[in-house]
Amino acid sequence: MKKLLDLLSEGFEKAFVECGYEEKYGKVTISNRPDLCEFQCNGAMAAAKAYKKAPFVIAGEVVEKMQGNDAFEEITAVNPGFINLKVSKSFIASFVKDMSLDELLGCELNENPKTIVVDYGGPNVAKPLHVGHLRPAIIGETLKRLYRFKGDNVIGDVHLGDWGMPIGLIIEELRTRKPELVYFAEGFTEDMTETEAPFTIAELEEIYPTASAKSKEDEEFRNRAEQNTFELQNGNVAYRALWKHILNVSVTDLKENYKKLNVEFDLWKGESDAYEFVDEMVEKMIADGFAYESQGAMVVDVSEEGDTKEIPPCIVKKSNGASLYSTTDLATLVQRERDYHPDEVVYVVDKRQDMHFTQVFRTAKKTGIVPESTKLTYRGFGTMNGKDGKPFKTRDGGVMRLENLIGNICDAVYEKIKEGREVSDDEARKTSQIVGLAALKYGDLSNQASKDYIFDIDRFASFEGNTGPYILYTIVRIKSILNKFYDSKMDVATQDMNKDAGEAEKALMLEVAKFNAVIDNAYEESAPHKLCAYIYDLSNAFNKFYHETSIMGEEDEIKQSGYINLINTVKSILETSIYILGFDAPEKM
RNA sequence: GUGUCCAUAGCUCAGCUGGAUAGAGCAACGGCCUUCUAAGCCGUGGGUCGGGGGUUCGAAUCCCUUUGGGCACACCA
Repeated sequence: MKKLLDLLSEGFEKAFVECGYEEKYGKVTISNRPDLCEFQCNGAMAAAKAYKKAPFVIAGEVVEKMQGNDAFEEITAVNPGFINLKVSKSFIASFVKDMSLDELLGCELNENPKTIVVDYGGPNVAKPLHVGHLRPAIIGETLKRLYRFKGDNVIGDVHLGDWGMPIGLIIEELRTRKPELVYFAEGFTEDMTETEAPFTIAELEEIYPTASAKSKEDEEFRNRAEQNTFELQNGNVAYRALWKHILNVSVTDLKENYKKLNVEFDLWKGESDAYEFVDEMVEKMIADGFAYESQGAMVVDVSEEGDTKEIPPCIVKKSNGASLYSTTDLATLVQRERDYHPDEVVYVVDKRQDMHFTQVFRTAKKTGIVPESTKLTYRGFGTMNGKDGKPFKTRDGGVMRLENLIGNICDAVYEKIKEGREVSDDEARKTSQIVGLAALKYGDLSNQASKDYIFDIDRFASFEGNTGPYILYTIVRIKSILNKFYDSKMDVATQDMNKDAGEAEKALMLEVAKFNAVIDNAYEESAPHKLCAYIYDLSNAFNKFYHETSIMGEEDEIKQSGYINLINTVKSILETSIYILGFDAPEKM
């Protein structure tokens, strides 16, 4: 479906042309003076400059031509040359009706769907998820859903950190604790990958920090761990078996935790999956003359004409011959190119890694790992800070586990539910899980992703204003009315919207009508916060309408069904939107 | 030091492809529940858009400059 603003612009563009001006001046925009009008066209002032004519005169000519256009109920030229507009009720009613009957609520799928790999998450195995994993998960999931909603073929990849030093450390710590394990016996060759792991996730989560601490003090321990890592990567069967166990135990746990966040990955690939591509990739870089030795390391120059600052070369092999961050990211691109030929790869990663991705992207393009046409996008997000403006920490200064954070916000929501409503503990607990997650996610997504933001649990739990719970509350209200309505009346006689809408009703229709434009804008800019801002406005418009209108009490059945059709559409939009944002609404709250 | 991002109400944030009187929410204060969930609605107060220049009929928005912050700057990820 066409967007409302485009439809409204069409008439004006024609009128501008008929008056002898360029079409582009006919652009209609949403009014920034809602007290004066609903929409406006400012083209006369821009045209005045180009045609050296008084803006008010141009506006007058265009308004003259527009008389009788039934999309508008008011078209007025105003000094110095604004054209103020109000759409006619029948026009907006029929537009909203068309939307309501459309499967995608007026949105259109991309004509040429893209294949997009979204790389988000990036947890390490053997380590629990912590607050630092929250933003990539939430933002990445939303972008994935948004792209998919527009028809793209989207592949979400968790991209595990599963191949580095941590594994070597864990193996070494295991050897210390459980030397009797068969994996440490001389000449171990059996394939143990299908057997049960010799540790639990709880143990694993404790083993890693211990080993990590040891490695800082005990050089021999560290050396052995490094050796383990080397052997693991070079085919030691026993270590491979242990690694596989670590991976299985971790991934099972990670999946559970991401599920709690309503985050689902299509791929559970990790750095280890890229490893097989590394040698060939680097050799080719050398053969093609891109990679060369510098200070013992293998590097690729990536500085370009026009850089405001010299970009250091991208290191593809450390001086000891080992791989590092850039290596696996590049090798992963090799794998993605082979498997998916993506049109775009989107990285949802902390914005501090800007430099790293600049280097990786340039290297990938320069060395031909991906074709020039492949879009490599880095969506760096800002830090989640505490109320003091510094990176979010637990009260004692530690890193907070993600499940604790979720637990805290759900508890806060639970308290709020209990004090405001008479509900059973059980039901309140269930509702608080749904609402808490919404509070958490909406709180994050309603901020511009690229900026830092302050995470304030009290604010999110307070339920007021521009928050997830407010959106959910609106949905619950609508559901409640609809349930009552469908209980009493079996079917809705008409699919029409009211053509003689009241003020609040028309305002709500105008808000509803923005949906497809908002989705496209959020999509183009990968900006979930714009979708949040919109559903907040829509909820406001609904609540105002709700307050002023007795829907169930309406005796005129045609009118009532108009109301029902309208709020049904509002509900669909809100539900579609929160689906994209990655949370759900309860039945009651 | 170099680069980069940011600075808008007491607090948290929108607005930034230039348009009329800069918007929300929270907090403060005042109204509205015999009527579909008051977790709501309506209203009041609150601002030299960090400072200074410039471009323009018109700047929070574009350009320059300055101040104050965050972050990054070759073998961690």
